[in-house]
Amino acid sequence: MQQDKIILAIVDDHPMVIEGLKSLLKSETAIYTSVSFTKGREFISFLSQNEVNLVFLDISLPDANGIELCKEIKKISPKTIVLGLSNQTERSMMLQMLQSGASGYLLKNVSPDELLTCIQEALHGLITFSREAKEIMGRPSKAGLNEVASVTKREKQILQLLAQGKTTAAIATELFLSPLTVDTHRKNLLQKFEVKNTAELLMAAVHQKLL
Amino acid sequence: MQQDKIILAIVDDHPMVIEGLKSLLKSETAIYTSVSFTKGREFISFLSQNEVNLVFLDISLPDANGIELCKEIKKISPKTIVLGLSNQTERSMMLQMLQSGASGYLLKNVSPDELLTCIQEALHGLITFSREAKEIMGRPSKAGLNEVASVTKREKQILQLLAQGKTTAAIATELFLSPLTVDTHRKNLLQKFEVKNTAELLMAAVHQKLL
DNA sequence: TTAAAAATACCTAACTATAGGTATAAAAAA
DNA sequence: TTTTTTATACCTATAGTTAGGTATTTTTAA
Repeated sequence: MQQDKIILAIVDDHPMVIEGLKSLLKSETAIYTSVSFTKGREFISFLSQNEVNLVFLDISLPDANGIELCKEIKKISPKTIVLGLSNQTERSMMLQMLQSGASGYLLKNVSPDELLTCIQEALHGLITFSREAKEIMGRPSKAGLNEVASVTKREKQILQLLAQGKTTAAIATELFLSPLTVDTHRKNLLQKFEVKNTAELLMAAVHQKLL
Repeated sequence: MQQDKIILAIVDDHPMVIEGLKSLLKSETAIYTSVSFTKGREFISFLSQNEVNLVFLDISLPDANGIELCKEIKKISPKTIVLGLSNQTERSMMLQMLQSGASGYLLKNVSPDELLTCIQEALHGLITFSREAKEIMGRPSKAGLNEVASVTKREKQILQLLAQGKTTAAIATELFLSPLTVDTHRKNLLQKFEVKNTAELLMAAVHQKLL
């Protein structure tokens, strides 16, 4: 193995992705040399006996959890730079990767230029993201930050009954309440979620995983 | 262009996937020649002026709906064989593709061998799937069986606007329709889903992954 | 090229929800 | 123990939805 070259590893269960990455790296073959793995475990055992400068880690492997794998990699070889690689556009997933020691995150729609830039940045000790990942990280995400409208026990109950298509009157009967009270709760829910009607309210509740 | 070669097109917004596929096809470069597109529209305009034997179509493109694109392709050039290509493991999605004229479906974790086999099968007029896609198609799936209320294009559109809390009047304005027409669509939706009101309707739609 | 499905539009009347309030008792927190 | 939040209940109007229909045109599929 040529000691002067930078060693990149690719861990992904999709041969197509592996080939794609390698192909995108072909122009820089003088600088980088690459190895690839379709199983997390295979990479781990390779890593314990070989040096790897940077690894592209697919976070959704069939045989292992990306987050755990990332932690393991950093434990075995803290010098190895990990870049998350996935189609998952969930901000929370990206954050979890970073928390587990990753130096960046690439979405699989990364362009060839971006890819090379990201590798450079990462190797220089910088945090790096592909364009779209940057955008996602940029928005603090309504679901994540802005404090899930806190719903009281009663309100949650009413939400559930609304989701079953029940009317104010039906809900009142079911909960032994005055219809007027149910109405008040509904009004409060609409205000809390800043929505105009029940339809929008339920969708908001779904997005906040309350239903 | 060499008339004797089989022309394969790749439509995918991920350059990495395009490169990966091309790379996997490299061994058969004597038989196949390939062109690639990152936008659905680009491929459509190419197709209207060139012959294409087979196209790998990513069903989740940012600029177009895979199902619609597939239909359009078969309309312009019925001889062109369409193979769905995606990470989506939803049986219903695969069925929709087949219904729209596709001859098969490959998941992106397809192995090099499978890929070549699938291309051969497809070119010989057979329906074909990658290994995992086959497995998914094999299980009739609980969600799939219990009759997913088939929703028309217009109805889906209206569902989406309802989910945004829009009223009949607002929807009518937005879609340049009579409010009475929107009302009819809403009534049909309520019937199809066998629900009492919009709240229940939206929840049903969510559970069927229409929203 | 038919037949079926989808999209369009209309009517009436009853029902339900929403917007604007106010107010008080009971739990929970501070 | 006081303050805040939650849960309860009410009033007046207006806005919007739903239940019963019928019917024509335009697309799509057989």
